[in-house]
Amino acid sequence: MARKTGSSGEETARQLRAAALKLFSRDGYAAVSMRQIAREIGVQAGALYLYTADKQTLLFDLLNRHMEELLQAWDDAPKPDTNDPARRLECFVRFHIRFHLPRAEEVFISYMELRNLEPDNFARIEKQRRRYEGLLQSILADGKASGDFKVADVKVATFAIIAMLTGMNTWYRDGGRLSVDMVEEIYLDMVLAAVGVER
Amino acid sequence: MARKTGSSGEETARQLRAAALKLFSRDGYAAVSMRQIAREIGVQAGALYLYTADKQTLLFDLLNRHMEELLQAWDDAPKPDTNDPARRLECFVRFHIRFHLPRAEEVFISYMELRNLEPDNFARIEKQRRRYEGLLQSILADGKASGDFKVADVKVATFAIIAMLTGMNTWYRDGGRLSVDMVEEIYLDMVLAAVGVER
DNA sequence: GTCTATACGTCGATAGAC
DNA sequence: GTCTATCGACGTATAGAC
Repeated sequence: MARKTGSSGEETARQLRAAALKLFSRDGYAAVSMRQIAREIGVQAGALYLYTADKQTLLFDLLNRHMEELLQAWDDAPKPDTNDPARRLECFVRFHIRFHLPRAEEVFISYMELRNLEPDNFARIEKQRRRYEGLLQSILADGKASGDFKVADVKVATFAIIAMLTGMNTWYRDGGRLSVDMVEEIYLDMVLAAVGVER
Repeated sequence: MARKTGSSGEETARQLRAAALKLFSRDGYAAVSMRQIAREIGVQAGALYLYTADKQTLLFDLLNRHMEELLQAWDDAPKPDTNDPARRLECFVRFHIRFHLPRAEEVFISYMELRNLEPDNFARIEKQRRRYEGLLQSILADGKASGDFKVADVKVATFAIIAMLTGMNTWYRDGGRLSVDMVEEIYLDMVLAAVGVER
């Protein structure tokens, strides 16, 4: 039976992550105090340490969760039943946009707060990030080998496309001039063109 | 006559900016203390306030200098004596890469520390940034109007190209696999292809 | 599970000696 | 121009009451 009064541990833990995500993304990890986070969820600073070992672990958990969700979502995503590199690239681009666009805060801290991770934590997140980049890199390498893509350098193209796509999050706002679907088509066009696919 | 002993005000001011740039870019504005900066240049914390009103002004000066140098460098850069949009875009891309690649620290803090600027300072930097983006946007708009470029949305294409190019700074290292000239050609190819220019 | 109280360090910035 | 000393506030994290 769930308790009726007070707040359960699981719920408070969830609130803690939500508050940390919001404040870290708005003001930056280093500029946010544990007192602020506690105030945000209506508890005292000391109570936070029931749910996280320390501030650093709180940051790492946010980034680690985000990367694991990303990789898991890709594994679960439907894949085209063809080896055509252009179709596989299209699939990746659409996936990337649809996953990242509704997660502005997570994407933002995953990039901005890397430097505030302690070395061991940093290494673990970097490994996940490289795994994700490797997905795109494989598609580009296959497309280059088959002659479907015109790509001077696969590694640079990988960085360029990821940077281009992730840049969406710096300007896209819900309810703005463009819908998610429109953004998706625009970026897809540019990515395919950039690797030399005629449309 | 220049003084022989001690350090002059101008020289210390220069050292202060250099130390702040180094530490802010490495650890982040909020995580760096005035005492650390002072230690870096071999003075006491109190002495820094002879050269800057406060920590915030120090950050603003770094970003403001960077943006003014960028806009001035563009004004001074040689321009093609043609209205061909593809040639003008090529000129912009080459300029962007050559200006930004050797300024990794300045570029990094100009993006990462925007959120740590107070509202007035933020507005001033944003205005300069929009002026720079406007340069590319004009070229793309002209190229779309003339039919030289295939661009679905000029504003999105502007953001996409800037993001793609600035992404260089996250991976490029001096003495690495690729020279500046090679990077320049690779990115130029991708940008031209992305807007539908045949090469 | 959350509170108050607190230890102990560091912060930005200033005052005043030299 | 730089130093030492210092103010008052705030930081993370823990101890122990309830």
